Amino acid sequence: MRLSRLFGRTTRETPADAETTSHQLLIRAGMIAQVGAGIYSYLPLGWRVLRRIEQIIREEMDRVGGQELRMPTLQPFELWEASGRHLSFGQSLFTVLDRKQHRLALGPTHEEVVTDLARRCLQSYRDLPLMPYQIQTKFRDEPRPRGGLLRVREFIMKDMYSFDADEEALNTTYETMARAYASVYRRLGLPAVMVEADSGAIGGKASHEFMVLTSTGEDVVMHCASCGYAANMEKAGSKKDMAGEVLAAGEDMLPLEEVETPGSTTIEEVATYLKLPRHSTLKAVFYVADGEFVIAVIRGDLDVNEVKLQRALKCTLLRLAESDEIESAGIAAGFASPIGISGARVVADDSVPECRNLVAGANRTGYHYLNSNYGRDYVASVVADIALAREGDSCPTCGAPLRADRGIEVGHIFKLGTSLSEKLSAVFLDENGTSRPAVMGCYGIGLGRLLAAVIEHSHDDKGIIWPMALAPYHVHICALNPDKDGVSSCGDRLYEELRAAGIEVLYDDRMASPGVKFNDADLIGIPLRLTVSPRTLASGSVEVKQRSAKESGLVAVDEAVASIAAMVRDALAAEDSANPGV
RNA sequence: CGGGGUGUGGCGCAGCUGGCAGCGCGCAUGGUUUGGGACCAUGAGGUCGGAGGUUCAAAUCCUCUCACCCCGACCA
Repeated sequence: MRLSRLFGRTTRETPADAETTSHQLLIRAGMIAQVGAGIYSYLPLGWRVLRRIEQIIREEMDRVGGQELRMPTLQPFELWEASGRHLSFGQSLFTVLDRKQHRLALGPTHEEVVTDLARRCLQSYRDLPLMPYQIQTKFRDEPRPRGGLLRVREFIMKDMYSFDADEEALNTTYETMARAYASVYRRLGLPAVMVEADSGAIGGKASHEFMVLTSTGEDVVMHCASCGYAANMEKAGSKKDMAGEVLAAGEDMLPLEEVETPGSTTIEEVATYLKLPRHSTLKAVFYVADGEFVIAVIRGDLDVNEVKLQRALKCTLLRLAESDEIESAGIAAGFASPIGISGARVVADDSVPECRNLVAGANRTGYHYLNSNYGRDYVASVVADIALAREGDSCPTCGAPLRADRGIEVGHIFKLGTSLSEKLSAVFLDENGTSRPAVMGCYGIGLGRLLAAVIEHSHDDKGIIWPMALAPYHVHICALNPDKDGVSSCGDRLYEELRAAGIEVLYDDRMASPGVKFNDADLIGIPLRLTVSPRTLASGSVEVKQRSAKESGLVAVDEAVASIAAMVRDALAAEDSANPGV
């Protein structure tokens, strides 16, 4: 491609709207253009990179037995009602009305459609496992698109679905897919880590995310350097012992005693006023879960993880209660506890029952109880881990301190089980002739986000640094002073011969100063740069420079094509055999 | 949805105590240049996000509204 003809141009100035590095570089390099909030066009350079990513993913999916197909974006809303997920997706589901006022969803994901498809195609255990997948545009009405391609409302996703005969077979498929994902990230040069995750609106039994750790990430990963435990903060567990402190568990229960605590409405104030550590208090937080008032209690030094709480409650919608709702439940905000409160569901963190003699609200303004005890003074309908893990907490598996880092979610895989296949009757006959629902899994990768993550991970102050496997072109030729001394003719010849040798070339044939060309080359980030100028031609050579290297070298013009072709091959081979990133 | 911010030529911005719509980059033409974002000359390009209002006069003041960005809530 001649740069003089390329659609899309580079800019010197960083666009005002772009904050994250990948967003700035994608715009400045002329790879994408914004159309609206969370809506982007891919320009030719960006689209070429995206297609390379797509092809790598396709190869890895095919390698493990995936079968590419294509499902529609328009999905009958009834399918979503059948699965019940129109509720959990809520407003994130884009819907449209057709001319008959019939409601259709713009697919945010395709579990419903693919399960409906399996219902028609799947008959026997001999058909299993099935691993259909597609690479297709998805629509999600995100509350807040952000970070350029990091979170958008229309995006291209590879979504694979697996149908297996039983749990064990699903586990095997799941592990196969995890390895396939690892291969994808390795080939993209991305160091992704696999972490335990909450399965969110997709639902299901288990799920893992693949994270690229970087400060621009939206998610927080809790991980343990000692044993390798890693989980999304939404999911992460931690040991709730207090380092160096002896918990009150095991002590005798002392009698409940009301004490005056004027103006002490927060855990901090109560603990200070009573000269007790925060973990000797009981924290109560109020929620409304699917319309029902809920009291969540947790040890005072811990915070409630709402994702865990939502799972514990098995509810679809969870929000903090408004102050009037708290009042009408008969609760004195700041002095609250489940003690003596009836008509509200109570959820207790698993830290609570094992504690003794905690300070709890007396449900009377200005007063707290000493020596509250779970079981004697109140009980919960659910006891579960609903605590937010924090940096420095003890690892749930080995006890070493956990670290917290931000990460970009570049893939998410789920064990769905049979709930969806049961709802949509995706069943098969097993060896005994018994009808059974298929055991499902699903596996998603967002391509645009992957592209952004690669840039976040691989750039410098000049621009993008693509791996050879992803670069929009393999080689970038800069012809300096193209009107002088045969520069053009040499540049043209190299351009033609390299292309004839199967090398993809971006050829800067513009009439522009050397600085402009070099800066654009660095910005666009093609891994090999070939400079032709009167200076190099004086010695019968051209200059070769790697984008990732500081120094450059000279190659004789006659040997340039063979030399460059070898460098491209070597780079591709080296990237392909690089160490696994996961 | 809560909080903060921004909308003026393709991009980045100034103008905002009302009085001719500007600067830099980019773009076009001509000329001089050329190894890390050259220079000179000439030129094209703007319903100042939109609607309403105040005023002799509105980019500027007032009201409403829309869009976009950031933080949070939210989010396979």
